[in-house]
Amino acid sequence: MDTGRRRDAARTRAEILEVASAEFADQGYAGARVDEIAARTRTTKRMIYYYFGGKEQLYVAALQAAYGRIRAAEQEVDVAHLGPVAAIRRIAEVTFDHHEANPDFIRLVSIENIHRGEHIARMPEADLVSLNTPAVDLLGEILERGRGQGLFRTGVDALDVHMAISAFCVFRVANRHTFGAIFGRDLVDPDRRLHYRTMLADMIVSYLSAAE
Amino acid sequence: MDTGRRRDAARTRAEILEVASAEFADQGYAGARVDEIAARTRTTKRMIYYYFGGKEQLYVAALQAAYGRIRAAEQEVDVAHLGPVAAIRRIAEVTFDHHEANPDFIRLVSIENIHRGEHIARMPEADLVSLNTPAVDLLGEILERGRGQGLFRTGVDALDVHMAISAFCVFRVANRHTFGAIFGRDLVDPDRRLHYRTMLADMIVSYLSAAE
DNA sequence: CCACTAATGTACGAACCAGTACGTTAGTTA
DNA sequence: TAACTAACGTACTGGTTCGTACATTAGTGG
Repeated sequence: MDTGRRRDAARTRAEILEVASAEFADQGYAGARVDEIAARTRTTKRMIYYYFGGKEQLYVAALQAAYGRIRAAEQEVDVAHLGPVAAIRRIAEVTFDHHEANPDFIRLVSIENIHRGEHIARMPEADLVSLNTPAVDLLGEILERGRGQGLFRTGVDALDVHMAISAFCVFRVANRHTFGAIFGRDLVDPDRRLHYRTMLADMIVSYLSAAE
Repeated sequence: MDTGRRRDAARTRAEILEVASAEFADQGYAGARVDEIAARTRTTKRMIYYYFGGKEQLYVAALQAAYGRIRAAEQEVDVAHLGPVAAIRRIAEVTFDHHEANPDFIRLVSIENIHRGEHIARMPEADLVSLNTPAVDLLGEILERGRGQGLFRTGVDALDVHMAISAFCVFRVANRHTFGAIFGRDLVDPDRRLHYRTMLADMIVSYLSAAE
C-alpha cells in the first residue's frame, strides 16, 4: 500500500479544496486563513497558490464545487408517477431534507450573499444556470399539470414556488442561531423536524390549492 | 450655530456606532476595518477604543442597536380592530415592508448567524427577549381569536407562523444576489414587490385556514 | 538511465491591522 | 482663574497574513 505517496496532483488539489470549503464555510471569506487551510492539509501553502492562484480563486472554486455537489441530489428526484399535489409535497420534502443535510452549503451561500454575489456573478453561466434550472423546470411541469386538472391557482410560476420553499428551508438552518437566542426555540431540534417538514409541505400545497 | 463643535461625547459615540453599523453590515465582522470606521467618522480610532473598548465590543454594540431600532417599528402595529384573517395579512405585510426597508439589519443578522450567534448569545436577555416577543405575542392572540372562531387550524403556534413569515421576507432580501445570479430574477425588483407581498399573505392565510 | 518537467517544500518579505503609549485641549468646578 | 478631568489626537508597535523567491525531489519520456 502506498496511499501516502508523495506525488498526486489530483489528490492534493482535491484535499485543498475540501479543507478550504470547510474553512470558508466556517469563518467566512475574510475570516478564513490561508495558512490555516494549508495547515489542515497534508501539503503546504505553496500548493494553494500553485493550484488555485490565490485566496479569492480558492474561495470561488470552493463555492463552485459546492453548487456542483448540490446538483446531483436535485436531479435524482422522481415524481413522474405522482399526482400534482403529492409531487409538490415530495419536492418540498426533498428540498427540506437536502438543506438540513448540507448546512455548509447554506453557509457558503450566505457568505456569498454578504459579498453581494460578486464572485458568483463572475462564474461562467454554464456552471450555474444549467446546473440549477432542472429543479425549477420540474416544478414548472408539475404546476402546469396541476393547473390543467384545476387543482392549482394561476398567477404563480415555478420560480416563485421554488423561492418560497427555499426560503423556509434556508431560514430554518441559516438563522437558527439568532432565532434560538431571541425566541428560545431551536429550529433544527430533531424533535421538531417532522413538524416543520410537514408544515412546509402543507403551506405550499394549501397556497397553490387556494382560490385566487 | 455650532454643530461642528469640538467636545460632544454623545455625538461622537453615536457617530462611531452609526458608521460601524454600516461598515460591519457591509464587510462582515472579519472584513470590517477599525481604521476604516475611524476614517469615516469625524474622530479618530482612539475614540473607538475609548468608548467601546475594542472591535468586538463595537460590533456587539452595533448589533444591539440594530435590534433596538427594529423593536420600535414592530410595536406600532395595531390590528385590534381587524378580524383574524385581516390581522394576519396585516402582520405579514408589515413584516414584509419592514424587512425591505432595513437590508442592513438583515445583513447584520446574517453575519451574526455566520458566527453562530456567539455574540447575541452573550447579550443580556432583557435586550433580546423582551424586545422581540411583543410581535410574537400579538400573533399568538390573533391565532387564538381565529381558532376560537373556527377560522384557523390548530397544531401551529405563533412562533411557527412568525418563522414562516420571517423566512420569506429574509430570504427575499438576504439571498437576492445568489438567487438572481442563478435564476436571473431580481427578487427585490419594485415591479414584483406587490406580487411577493400578496403571495406571502396568501400563503400564510391559506395555510392557517386549511383543514389539518 | 539521463534529462526534463511537474509537483512540492522552506524561508522570507511587505503590507496590513488591532490595539496602545503618550501627549494635548476643552470645558467645568471650586 | 487655577486646578482638574473628560474628551480627543498622534504616532507607533507587535503580531498577523497574504503572497513569493528560491531550492528540491519525484516521476517520465527519449
